[in-house]
Amino acid sequence: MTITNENETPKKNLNFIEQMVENDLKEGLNGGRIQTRFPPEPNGHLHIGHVKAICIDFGIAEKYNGICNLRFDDTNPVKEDVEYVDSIKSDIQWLGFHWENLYYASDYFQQLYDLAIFFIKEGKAYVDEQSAETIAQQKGTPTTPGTESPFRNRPISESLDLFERMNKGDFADGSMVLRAKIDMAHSNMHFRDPIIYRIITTHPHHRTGTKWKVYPMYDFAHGQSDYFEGVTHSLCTLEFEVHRPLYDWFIDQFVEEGAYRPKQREFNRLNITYTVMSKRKLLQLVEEGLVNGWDDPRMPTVCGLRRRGYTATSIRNFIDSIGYTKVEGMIDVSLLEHAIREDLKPKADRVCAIFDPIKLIITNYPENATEILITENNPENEKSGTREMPFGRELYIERSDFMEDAPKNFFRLTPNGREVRLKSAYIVQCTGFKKDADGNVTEVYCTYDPTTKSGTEGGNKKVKSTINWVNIHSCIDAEVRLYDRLFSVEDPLASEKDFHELINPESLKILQGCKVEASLKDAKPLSNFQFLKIGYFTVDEESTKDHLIFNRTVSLKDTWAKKTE
RNA sequence: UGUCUCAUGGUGUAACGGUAGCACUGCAGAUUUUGGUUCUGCCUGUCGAAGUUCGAAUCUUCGUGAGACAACCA
Repeated sequence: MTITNENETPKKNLNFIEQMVENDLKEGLNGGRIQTRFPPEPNGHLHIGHVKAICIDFGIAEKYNGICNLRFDDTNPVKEDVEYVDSIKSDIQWLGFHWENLYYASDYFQQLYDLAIFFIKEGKAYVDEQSAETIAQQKGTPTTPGTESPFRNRPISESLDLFERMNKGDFADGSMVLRAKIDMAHSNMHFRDPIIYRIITTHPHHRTGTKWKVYPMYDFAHGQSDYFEGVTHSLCTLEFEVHRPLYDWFIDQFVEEGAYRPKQREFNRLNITYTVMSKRKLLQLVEEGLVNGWDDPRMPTVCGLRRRGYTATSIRNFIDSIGYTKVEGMIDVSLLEHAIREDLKPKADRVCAIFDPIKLIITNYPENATEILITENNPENEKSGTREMPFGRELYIERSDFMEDAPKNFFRLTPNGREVRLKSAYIVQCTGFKKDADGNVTEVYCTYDPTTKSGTEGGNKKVKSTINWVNIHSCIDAEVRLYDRLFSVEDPLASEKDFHELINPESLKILQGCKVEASLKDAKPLSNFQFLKIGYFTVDEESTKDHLIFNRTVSLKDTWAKKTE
């Protein structure tokens, strides 16, 4: 998207990947063509770690006038499912990215098979009939060399015949594999005759059905697919760094020097405090019912974040702010929270919600009278306009906005008669309160000053605090789900304790009987609001007209709460 | 007793041999019809040791520390 203009000041602060791409461009690599791919395996839902990869894959293509394809890495039918294909596609679109072409590694099964045959004919691959355990044992360790398989030097014709019969279904799963013939003593474990094809007959493939009985392994499929497709820059996370030499080796075997070839480079994966990012752990959370599904708003999945109220923009801004390096670190979740607050600040209308209602009666206000007051939707955004709020003698206010015995620095309602403003309404003074038999305050009484109406000259009077209210007759009930960080420790994976003990017991608190202003009656799912003084909230997907449900996206910063801790 | 990779405030990230900057967090104060926002200020950093150089976060060497790699997963 960037247009290069000689008059423009040179771009600065490129990340190391952009620097590499610009350098490749300058050197005319691959004729100046830029092509990337986002290669998810359809075995789980996308999480925010994937978004980091998506942003660089699609971002590089966009920035350097290239293309980015979506390619499902569907080489293992045992684990994969169409369910995930659909959700991955829609998540990418929701994030605002567009792939040039939609491919599947399974599109290349024939080419990959033919290539395997080529490797066998070249004497660079052989069929091994040993068990998985034996092969693993012979692999050696990172510090000791492996030993060669007795099948390593069998005749090419024999391997060829066996491999073809493997694919006809003549042999059971696990009975034999095709291995590349490289070096069992290599210091890089991945070069110790890696398995490149295995037999899978027990699970039909979600796209090719039972056509194939052998499936390529990642190392043989990924780089070759990149090559078939014309990928120039194959970007992935750091754990694939040790695979890169093998990625290059395979391509060396059938591509001439100097010809086009894809290039793999690795960046740091995303870790965020108080959550986990591995698909295995996320799956465990779902399967054990520790959360309510992949889209539980506590999950770092794209669907979970969306349901939590995170916008695509905020997630992309967050990713943009953390950058790409080779340093494996841990991002403070407050950075993510900052991104959503920043995005919602001008977008989310301010509304009143009372979580723990207590009745406030304005004793000098006429009974049965109703008055329509005007309030701004968002002081941070003039274009957001105003709305009407019905005011009356009986209101609900937040229980915590009244204190019988208040410290000096408590600015809200107290029986001492401090003046307090009701948001967009009048200034009131507490005159008394009522308690039930258990000593709980049930009603608070106050008088109002009719000359202090907001928007009038008398309304300019300064008071120390403004509190929220809803009209007792027009407000509506709502359920509020207060979400917080899923884990109570910064790095759950690093803890010695059992995974289950690390879950934050307060990661979800459900509040019933909350009172929200009537304007929220028709709020649409996934729309964002700021509940004044409380936080940003979104309407849950399960919310209905008769049963409103709001999810807390993130709280507002609260220096008062900090002081009182 | 392997190979590869990495090392800048609490966290993340810049500085590409020439003044260590930015964001987040935290702490103060000002403003505020949100104890929010905004504004101002403050705290805190080049892993260590040699070397090259007029000059090193940057280049070299040696340490130290951290991570990845031994799935018929990707």
